[in-house]
Amino acid sequence: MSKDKKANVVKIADVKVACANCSLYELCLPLGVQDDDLDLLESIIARRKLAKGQYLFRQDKDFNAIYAIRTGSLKTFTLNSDGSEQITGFHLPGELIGLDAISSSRHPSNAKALESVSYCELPFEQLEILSSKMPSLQRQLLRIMSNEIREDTSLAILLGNSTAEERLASLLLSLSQRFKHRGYSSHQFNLSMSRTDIGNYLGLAVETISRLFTRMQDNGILAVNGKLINVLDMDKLKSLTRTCPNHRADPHAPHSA
Amino acid sequence: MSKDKKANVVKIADVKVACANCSLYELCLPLGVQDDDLDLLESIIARRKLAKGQYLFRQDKDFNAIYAIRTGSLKTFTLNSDGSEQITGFHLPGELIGLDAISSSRHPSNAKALESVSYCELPFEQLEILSSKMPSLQRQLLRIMSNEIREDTSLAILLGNSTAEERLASLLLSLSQRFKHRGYSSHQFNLSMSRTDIGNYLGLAVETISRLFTRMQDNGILAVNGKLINVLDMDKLKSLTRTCPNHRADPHAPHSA
DNA sequence: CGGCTGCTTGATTACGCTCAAGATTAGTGG
DNA sequence: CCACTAATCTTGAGCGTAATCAAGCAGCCG
Repeated sequence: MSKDKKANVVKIADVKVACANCSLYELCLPLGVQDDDLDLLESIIARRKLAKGQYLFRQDKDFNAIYAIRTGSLKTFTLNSDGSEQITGFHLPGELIGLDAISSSRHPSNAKALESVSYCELPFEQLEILSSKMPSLQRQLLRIMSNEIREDTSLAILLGNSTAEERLASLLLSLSQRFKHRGYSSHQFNLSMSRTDIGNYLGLAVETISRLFTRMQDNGILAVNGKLINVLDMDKLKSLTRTCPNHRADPHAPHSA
Repeated sequence: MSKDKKANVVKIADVKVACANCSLYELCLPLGVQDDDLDLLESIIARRKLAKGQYLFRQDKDFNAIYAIRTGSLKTFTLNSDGSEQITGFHLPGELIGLDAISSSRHPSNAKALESVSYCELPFEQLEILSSKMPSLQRQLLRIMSNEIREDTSLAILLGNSTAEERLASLLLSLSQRFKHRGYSSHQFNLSMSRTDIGNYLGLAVETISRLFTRMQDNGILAVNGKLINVLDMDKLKSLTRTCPNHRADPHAPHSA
């Protein structure tokens, strides 16, 4: 059915990684790590690239590293017994993926590039050793994992208790806010995933997604043009999500305050 | 609406905690920690108790510690803007709760005892310090958090894509297996939570839960007597959860003869 | 005993799935 | 560049699952 393209990972020439200069520093793992330690951390990081459709890792394969996305986006999904996909997340720059594999030392899911992707690879064994030596790194790793627990719980609440419209509104709002945090427009953005992917992720039929986009457009909330989304009335969009407290409401809040 | 009982935490006389002798050792945080280090770990642990209905922690309150359940069970839940509960989990002995609070240093949820509970309190700051000194502790903490991410993701899949019957069957099977791991019967157990709680957690109406129990009893899968559940046909119960693939394929009766 | 909370059962309604077909876009090669 | 195919997206019609509304029953405690 689906072609098994080799995950033809390209290693970029060993350029200095320069977390310190990375625009995603605030969202990423090194946050809070001091200069000297940052050099040490960077020494274990490898920068790589994926083309659209390639896999970052595959289900049931050995877990060796976690990954920080630099550019592009991916979807993670599991395979059902009948071979169909079940999408578990969409992932944007600055986000860490592969954390769910630590407990079993195998990846419970697949990660596939929705477009061209560049990422940082962080070998986990070395990361563990480093984090015992760097309290700030250890703390940030725990924070990120804790945050993911919170988000996954919120997603479960959303999928368990919301209508189709609330689910899609929540996803759009989540994407909007995540784009904003990354310095992009929160009002206009491109969906890198298909309608089918969205429906799969939200537990809805493709037809429902399509009808919802039409309805939201008719209601003056969105202007939809294929994958390009314009949020015309952000307040109205937010009001559609109100039933549900905090699905990624504050994606990367947890900097101390 | 709900009584605001004071979380009247009782501190037990400072008995030796003795993780090494605890029947839950295999499930709990100290797993893998060596003798000498275990003493150190135990030195920061406090053992406490809750009566039914009391809170272990409350939403929006400062996060200071994570908690390991020794006996009894709790539910965790968030409060919606209208004051209604949204249950996010049921928790059994050996499980760690409070991990979702690390990222923001505040508890995003409430934890309330469903029956008498005894638990271990692990002050987080001290735990962090200890875990930099004990690789096995650090590793186990990461493993437990990673596992929780995996489980929360699974829950989201379940709630997004399953029928009412599949959801309840999955919960019952989960409880059954968790009881088994703890040395209790997997075939006969008491539900410590109400039907309302179950429905709330699974995103279903109370009436649906009630009807499902009746149906599963009629089908010879369960014997239900109030809160006491007897699993008469474990295979049939499992088969109700297998139907996981994307969408219902068979429009006609999922009843087995 | 009355009042309260939790559980069960019935009747009706609606949201979103399924099936079906058409429209639009994307990808490929002559 | 256009022709052709495949994939994705949109729209419509009918129906099933589970929610809602409503009532009755059981258990618990003052």
